[in-house]
Amino acid sequence: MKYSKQRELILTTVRKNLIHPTADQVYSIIRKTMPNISLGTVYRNLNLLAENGDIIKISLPNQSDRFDGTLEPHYHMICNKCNKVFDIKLDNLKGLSDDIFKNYQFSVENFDLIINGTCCECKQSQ
Amino acid sequence: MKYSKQRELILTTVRKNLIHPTADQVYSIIRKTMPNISLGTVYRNLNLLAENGDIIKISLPNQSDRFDGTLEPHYHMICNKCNKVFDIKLDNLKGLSDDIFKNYQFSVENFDLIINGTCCECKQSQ
DNA sequence: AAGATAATAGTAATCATTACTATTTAGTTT
DNA sequence: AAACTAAATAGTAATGATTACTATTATCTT
Repeated sequence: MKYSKQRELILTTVRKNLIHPTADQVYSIIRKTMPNISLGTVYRNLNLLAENGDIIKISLPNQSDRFDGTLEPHYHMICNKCNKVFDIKLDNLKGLSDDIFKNYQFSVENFDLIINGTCCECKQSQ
Repeated sequence: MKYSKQRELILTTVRKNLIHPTADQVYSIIRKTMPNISLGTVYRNLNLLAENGDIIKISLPNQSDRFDGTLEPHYHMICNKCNKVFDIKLDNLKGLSDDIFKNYQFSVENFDLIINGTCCECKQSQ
């Protein structure tokens, strides 16, 4: 894997911008300092970095994927008013994989919990 | 809401076929008995029926949506080998919404748990 | 410095889903 | 039962996110 300025910028952009940006948002941000970066390059590297474990890819139903530079295990809430994504830590799910194996003989590789609702701020401004 | 033969067929198809079919699969099945039904009609009615609570729409990351005629609350596991979707009942998640509200002041509307792994059958045939 | 190969920019293609529109159908009114 | 109205359909076009393709450029190695 060869170094590229583009990949480095993509990584630091996801790490710095805590908004859980989409590929398109990363593209917009980077274009300010590197105007002719290609959207395909952004997609390719975001996926590469996610496979590499340098960032996390958040797949949301019927929305663009988002990317997260926070690596500690956590889940995500998405506000259905402002569409922002929030990090959330939960202990409830410990042992879930084992329970499922016991009851269903299904080997859990990973699971995704996407929580939908209204965030604190949006609730107050209603 | 007016009756249509198409909508009725779409509903019974999802109820009968327990494979959690995609819109395209529903379309293929129905075309055998109603050859000139339109794919748009299938999509429109699947969404209508889901909004109506007659069926459940399962949104999976980077895959076509699936539809489920089983209405009792449950979650879904998807096998990364055969791509089949399985129903699963879990008690672990009771109280999750309240916990989240307590810790994050986020009003949970709904949450989706998508479990990824290898199903019993695929594991044995490896 | 030259050669090999990975990465890029820019564009085209893909795929699931939705939008659009003229026509048909269901349900209602006379 | 014919006429009317509004919802639903078939068929096609459009959308939007993402991936594929290809000629060119950049990185790394000898």
